[in-house]
Amino acid sequence: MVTRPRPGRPRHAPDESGDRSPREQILEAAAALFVDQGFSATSTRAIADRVGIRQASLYYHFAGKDDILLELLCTSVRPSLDTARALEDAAPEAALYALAMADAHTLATAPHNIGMLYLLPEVQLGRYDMFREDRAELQDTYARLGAKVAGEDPASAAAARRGEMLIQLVEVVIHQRRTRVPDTSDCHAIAEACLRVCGADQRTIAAARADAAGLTTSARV
Amino acid sequence: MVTRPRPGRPRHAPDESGDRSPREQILEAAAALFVDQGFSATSTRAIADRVGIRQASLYYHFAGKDDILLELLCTSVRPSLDTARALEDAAPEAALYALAMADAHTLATAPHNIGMLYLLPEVQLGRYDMFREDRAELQDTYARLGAKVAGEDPASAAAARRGEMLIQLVEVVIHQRRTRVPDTSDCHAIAEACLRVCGADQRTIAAARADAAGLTTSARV
DNA sequence: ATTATCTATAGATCTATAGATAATGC
DNA sequence: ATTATCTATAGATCTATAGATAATGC
Repeated sequence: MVTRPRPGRPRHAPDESGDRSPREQILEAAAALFVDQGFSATSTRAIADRVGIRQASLYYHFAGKDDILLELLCTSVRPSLDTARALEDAAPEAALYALAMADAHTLATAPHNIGMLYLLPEVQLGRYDMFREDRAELQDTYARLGAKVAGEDPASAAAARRGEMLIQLVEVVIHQRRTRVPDTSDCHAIAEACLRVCGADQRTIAAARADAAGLTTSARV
Repeated sequence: MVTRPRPGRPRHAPDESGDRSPREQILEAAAALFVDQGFSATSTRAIADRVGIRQASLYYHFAGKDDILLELLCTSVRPSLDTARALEDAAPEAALYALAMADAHTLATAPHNIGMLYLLPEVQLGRYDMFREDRAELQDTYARLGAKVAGEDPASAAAARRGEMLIQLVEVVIHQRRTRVPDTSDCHAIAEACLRVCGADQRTIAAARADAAGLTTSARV
């Protein structure tokens, strides 16, 4: 843990954080606090204290508290959206299983139960439109995959509703994390539930699970 | 809309609210604001303004802002819990369908999307333990019913997890309400999804739906 | 006398800006 | 010179309490 010399006035407390940039340190601290106290209940002073800098120093890195939240939100949906796009053309059963699995796993293992941020009432503000648009696109992907599995019109109201239900099922891990650490079997149970909601039978589900493993592996490479 | 004479100094703005007690008016106003801005972002002044009284006057009716939230939370789970207890001994498929239906319907039609309150980060505080215990009991009922439908051990980890998933599915109406008004067909779709997650087939679901209608009717009488 | 409000305010925040300062880099 | 911090603070809140006041009820 050598603190290499950097430009700028030194902090009042020495920086113990290895090589993470101040920006990253702020995002990490803010995430932890936003997740367990909420956005409005977290003061810029609390964030700064956790980082080990003075409250005013935050403003050198971010224009305001809401920019911090916006960045946390955006960086957390983006990867899901990329996964979703990559899977869209695979066999729908396997693709849905793989997507649910990947999203559940990400939510389960991300530092600080970051998915809680989606639930903050502040996220409804226009300020966060960009995030909500990305999230809506992810939900549409769930809806399209679900419709293919169920053999229904992807443009129907029923398909849209199923999209809502599928993403909602995946996000159960957010609530699970408040009382325990969700594991791989939780993620499989969720992916399986997603397929069931689309009317898949046990045999189809088993096949989807097997195929999904392949999809995710190749997606990783 | 006759304002009947009441004791106490008159409000600076006349009370237009029919016969609702000041307490009810405060709860209503707070619910609306908590739901769309969150708890910490809602000031006691904002609540008072919406009611049409001075900020300090709130403290005659409630010891503090958190007592208002606590009361909103408790009065909103209690009825679900009563329904759950009443249904526990019925045929599990019909009971689960009826419970999901009833809860979804309540969340869908309650004033001000009150279910949003469950998602507030502040609710994690010890202050709200009573509410969270009631909620946990409701979740357990979902778990027990789900286990019976699935034919599994109600004490297993899988059953507990299914309880989480079922209640999560029902609460999708909270998210739906942010973009549209969920209707009866949404509630049926949710109840159906709950049964599917427990492994029920189409025929079982149709029967449960028919039987659930009877259960709810008799529960109402 | 009791009730339900009001006015006024103390004391504790909280956000964001201005301007100084202590490093490195050239 | 540039960078990243610091100190200090203005101005705007926000919660909760103290004590006054204007009704009704007896």
